[in-house]
Amino acid sequence: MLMDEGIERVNQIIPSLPAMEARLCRLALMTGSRMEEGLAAKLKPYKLNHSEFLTLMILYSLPDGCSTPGELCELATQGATNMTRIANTLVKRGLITRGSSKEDRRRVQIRMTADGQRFVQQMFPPMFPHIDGLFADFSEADKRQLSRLLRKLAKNIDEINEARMP
Amino acid sequence: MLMDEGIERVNQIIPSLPAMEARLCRLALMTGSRMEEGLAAKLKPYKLNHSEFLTLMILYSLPDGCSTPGELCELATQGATNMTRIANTLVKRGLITRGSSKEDRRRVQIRMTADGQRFVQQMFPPMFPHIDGLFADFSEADKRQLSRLLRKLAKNIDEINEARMP
DNA sequence: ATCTTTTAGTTCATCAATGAAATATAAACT
DNA sequence: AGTTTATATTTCATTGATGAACTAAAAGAT
Repeated sequence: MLMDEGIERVNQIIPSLPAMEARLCRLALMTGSRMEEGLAAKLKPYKLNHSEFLTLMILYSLPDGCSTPGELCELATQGATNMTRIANTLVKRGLITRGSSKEDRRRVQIRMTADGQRFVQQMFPPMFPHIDGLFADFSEADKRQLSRLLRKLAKNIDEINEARMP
Repeated sequence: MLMDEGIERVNQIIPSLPAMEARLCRLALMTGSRMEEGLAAKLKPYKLNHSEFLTLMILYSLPDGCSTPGELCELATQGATNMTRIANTLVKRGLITRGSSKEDRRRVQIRMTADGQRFVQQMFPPMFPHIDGLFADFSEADKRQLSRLLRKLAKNIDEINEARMP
């Protein structure tokens, strides 16, 4: 792999580099961005991007198919600004509606429309072969291991990132 | 974890969902974007973004500290357009120079300046504790496993992505 | 030798995401 | 009641990345 040679050479100039860990960093970053690319390609025919798709799936997964921008921000780990844009485009496409709550009139009610539900049910299943394909040559043990290690890594990242901005 | 409940609920509505694999996808995507965030935060004080940092490190790792935009695009997996922007900003900061090649006058020679080398040598080592911290509670076996599984996943993604666009 | 095709790099227009500030409503305090 | 504080959302300006169209040089074809 190309990356390894590069890190190897840097390691020769800067021997204090934690080479194994640096490689894992690059690897996780690369894998992440390749996954993003692949997902984007899969979503393109439906004219959705990752955050719009994610928001739609979250809304679909909620028991009543109904939420608020603030809650969706948390669940999809998106900024409020971006959520406004997402909601705008999804409303424009008739997949969700925006209404104002009666109890707390600051709140905005976002709910999935019947069209939205049909849309998710149609566009999601065709992605399954692709999802399966990614792990086709993974044993069950491999999958469990990867899940465990990624969760561990994600936890560490979150702790470090939170330590920085409290 | 929040994600698991969501996938669990979707799985109840759409039982054909490959739940384990979908979870791994989400996990890889999340981990990737958290890594990006963390890296961006680390680079901010140096007013660099990921692609600029990567380009700089690649150039630093090359034996002669010298390359062309085209080669850098490949090594950093960046688009040509973006590489032009990257080179512009790095030239503006005096970290690299752009000159034209004499053999092939289409080609642009990009080379790291002495300032650029000093800059990398100063800004890179302080990132090591952070890099180490990410894997602090990983055993050596964990690291090897994660490396193996991520490479495997990355390979599968590339194969699938290339199959789509030949 | 000229005409066409290919390659390298850039410019321009656009999109997605973000931070800072603005607005609106509700809750808390005095 | 009136002011302050907190919460939810939107607007605006900026950044980073990308695709399409463009320019210049080299390679290949007739």
